[in-house]
Amino acid sequence: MTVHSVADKNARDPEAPKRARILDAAEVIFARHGFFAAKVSDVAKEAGVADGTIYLYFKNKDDLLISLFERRMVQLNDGLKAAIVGKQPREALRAFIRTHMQILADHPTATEVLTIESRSSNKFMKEYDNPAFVDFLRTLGGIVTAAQDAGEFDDAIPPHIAARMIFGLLDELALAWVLARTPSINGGSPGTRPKKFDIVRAADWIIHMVETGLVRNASKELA
Amino acid sequence: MTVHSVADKNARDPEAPKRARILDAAEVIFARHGFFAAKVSDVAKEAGVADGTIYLYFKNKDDLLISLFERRMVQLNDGLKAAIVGKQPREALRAFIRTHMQILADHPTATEVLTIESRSSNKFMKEYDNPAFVDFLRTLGGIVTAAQDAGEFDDAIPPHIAARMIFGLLDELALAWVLARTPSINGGSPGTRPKKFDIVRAADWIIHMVETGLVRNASKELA
Amino acid sequence: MTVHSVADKNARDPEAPKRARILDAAEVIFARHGFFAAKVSDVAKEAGVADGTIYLYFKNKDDLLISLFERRMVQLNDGLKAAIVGKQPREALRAFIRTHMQILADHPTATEVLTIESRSSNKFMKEYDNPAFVDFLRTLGGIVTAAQDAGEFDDAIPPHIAARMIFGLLDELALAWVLARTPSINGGSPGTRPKKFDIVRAADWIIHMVETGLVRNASKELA
Amino acid sequence: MTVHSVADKNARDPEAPKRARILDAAEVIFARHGFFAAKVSDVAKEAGVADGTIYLYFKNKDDLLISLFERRMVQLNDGLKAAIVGKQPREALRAFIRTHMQILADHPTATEVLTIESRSSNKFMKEYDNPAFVDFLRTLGGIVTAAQDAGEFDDAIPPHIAARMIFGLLDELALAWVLARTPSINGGSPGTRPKKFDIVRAADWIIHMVETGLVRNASKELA
DNA sequence: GATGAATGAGGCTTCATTCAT
DNA sequence: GATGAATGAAGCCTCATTCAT
Repeated sequence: MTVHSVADKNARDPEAPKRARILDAAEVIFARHGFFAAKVSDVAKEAGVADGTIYLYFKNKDDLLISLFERRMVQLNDGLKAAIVGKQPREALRAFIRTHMQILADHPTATEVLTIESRSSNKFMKEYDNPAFVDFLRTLGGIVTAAQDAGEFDDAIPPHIAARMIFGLLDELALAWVLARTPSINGGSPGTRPKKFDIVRAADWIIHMVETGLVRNASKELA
Repeated sequence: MTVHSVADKNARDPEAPKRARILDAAEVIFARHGFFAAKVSDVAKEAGVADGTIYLYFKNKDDLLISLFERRMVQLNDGLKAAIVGKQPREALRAFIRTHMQILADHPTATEVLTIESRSSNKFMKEYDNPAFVDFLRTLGGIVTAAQDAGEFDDAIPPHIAARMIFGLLDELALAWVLARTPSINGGSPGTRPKKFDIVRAADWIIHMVETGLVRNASKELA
Repeated sequence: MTVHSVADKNARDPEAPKRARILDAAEVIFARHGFFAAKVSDVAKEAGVADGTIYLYFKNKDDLLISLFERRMVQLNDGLKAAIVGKQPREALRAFIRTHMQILADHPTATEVLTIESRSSNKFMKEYDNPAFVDFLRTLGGIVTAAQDAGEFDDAIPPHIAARMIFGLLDELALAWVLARTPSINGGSPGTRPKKFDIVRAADWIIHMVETGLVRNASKELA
Repeated sequence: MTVHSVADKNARDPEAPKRARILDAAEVIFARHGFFAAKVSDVAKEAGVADGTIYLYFKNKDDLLISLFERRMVQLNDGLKAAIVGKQPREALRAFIRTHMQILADHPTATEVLTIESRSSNKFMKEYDNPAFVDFLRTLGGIVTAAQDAGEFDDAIPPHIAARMIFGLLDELALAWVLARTPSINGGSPGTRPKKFDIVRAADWIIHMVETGLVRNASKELA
């Protein structure tokens, strides 16, 4: 289920193609300081290249962030599509959710950047209209549509809304997970931090919510 | 249901207490440009005060953002608590969700800042540990707990996780709404923008998701 | 020998005339932070008056420093003139030096400001041409002239130069004394600080230097 | 006797190493306006570099001043040590004083900064404990000690105090010289300015004071 | 392609000073 | 006279980006 990722280990590997090494470095640095506080020169240092080299591969600092999103979203979409291929809607949705969480769990640094920085950047990402995210939502919406068409899901909620809701669930729990495991900048006081929760169990909670909601009912008892 | 808000109209009213006027102005400016791109001097101009005046009421630019969150979250919490008081869990949850969306709908500018900027700031808000957000989650979790205790909700999902999930639903649809209605900085191309959806109907979709999930089942038919 | 000074105790005494209280406060604050780093509002706080009140008594921040110099120099000159009146040149010079050091010893805070801040301010004090300092040098030069005229001092060094030299000796040892006793801003490490020396003994060293220099000679033995 | 100084001519020479050029520029600007009134951007302009370039070589504005002191003090110490090497104490002291004044005379701009700004900066230089000044005093104190040990100087004054006194003499006359020749900021009124005096003659006056003091005595006649 | 020294625009913040009360 | 909230000019410094080597 794990998505293989050499990229994560590129940051210090002088053999790795420069572009990938820079993106890996950016991920680490952006996760550490946040996009706005991060310095391009720190990314360069982490990547083991000169400051100027970054501009041979990326238009500017923003492009670094966008490219980073793009790369991870494509990876994510690929992983998700592979996970659902050939499955029935209901099972596909479960696989989608579990795989999503698993991929995040496998890439904590990437998740931190994706989760934390995505929104303020969304603003400008909306302008470029983020095709990878659109693809993500389309895939998810497709599953819902298929399930509705198959009569497995009721059609009270439009598929594209349902897709966004599911994304909201995935995203929020991912955020909670990221914040729970982040050592924080200044060491943080472990006592005040929310207890870690297993992001894989979180997938099952999401599945539960998505499938049957919170209300106890007779049919659930029978299931 | 609407929460009355003089605050939103303070920005240009010289009678309004300075602090509130500055916060209102900051909301507008941060919504317009994003926190990082926004200039303190623009906030001052919008508030109709001198640059230095801002520093009589706020420690620095960050404090402006934090204070702004705090104020809105307190308002939100107050509105939500008032909405659920005396209600049974199930009805309380519905009221919570509808009121939440209604309050956001009444304060689009605030919602924009809250929704978009909250995360990157969360990073440092986590350090101050955002008591208002904790309060929000506690209230919501309390409803879920009560519903579980009353046997109305099953207990497959821990209440604090359920609370976060519901927040994820609310937050994501709010984000979608905000992005759909945002005129964007550079005019934007209306064609590429997702069609507006009614945030109040969104509340009902969320209620549907939260209560019964997506799966069609017999008991739902009877309800 | 001690110069009586109510002024030193004015800073917190609400009965003391405002102007004096402000000057006392300025002395304390300027000594603590240095003139440039000191804030007018801190002076006001120390003096127990409002910021604006300072501008009722002083033209601006510079005027505060200049007035403070002026007051202390007048005091000093008064003390010195009283100490030498009626004395023969040789004895007058001794009294001048001892009294000078004694007055400084009695007003450590004032000495700190006078000694440390005088120069960078000299620059602008030169423009107003600092009559009190001119008076100081004239008095001192007068003693030397008298001594030369009386044949007690040789005339190898012009009196006004000799006066400046003596001032240099007084000033430098005062500076050494001030720095040795200053607890420094950040507590300082006592170990690294030069050992305190008695500023009154310093007066005798200066007298020795001024009268006979450093070279051992026969006539000194006889003295 | 003159200490050769290319540095003084660096300010506009694009070939000169940047760091030296910046220091030269800082010297000029600080001498012109005083440290606090001087603007970093003026230093940059004078040095013919961009504002930001200064921060490639210096931590901040303070570091500029400290580095400037350090460089000049090291130069001065080097010149002084070269001047006294191999000399008997008495002659060494004369060489020390004459060389000191000669070096100052050769670097009027540096002297202006050193003399005027040293004190208010001393405050923070004391914290870093100014090793170059300590070195200066040690060299001077060493001469006095040697002279005392040789029986040429009496030992009424501790060598380290004597050293400070001599510095006081040198410093005060240097200050008088600087102020006399300063064109002042706003043109100044030549009439009120003390008549120029030759700083080299001043050295001899200092020697006279240091060796035999002011008092006329028999042995002096014989010398 | 790679470098990294140099650039310079621009913003946060401070604080002396004012003036309506 | 006294106040102190408000002002707003001004400067230090950062850091994304460039370009000569």
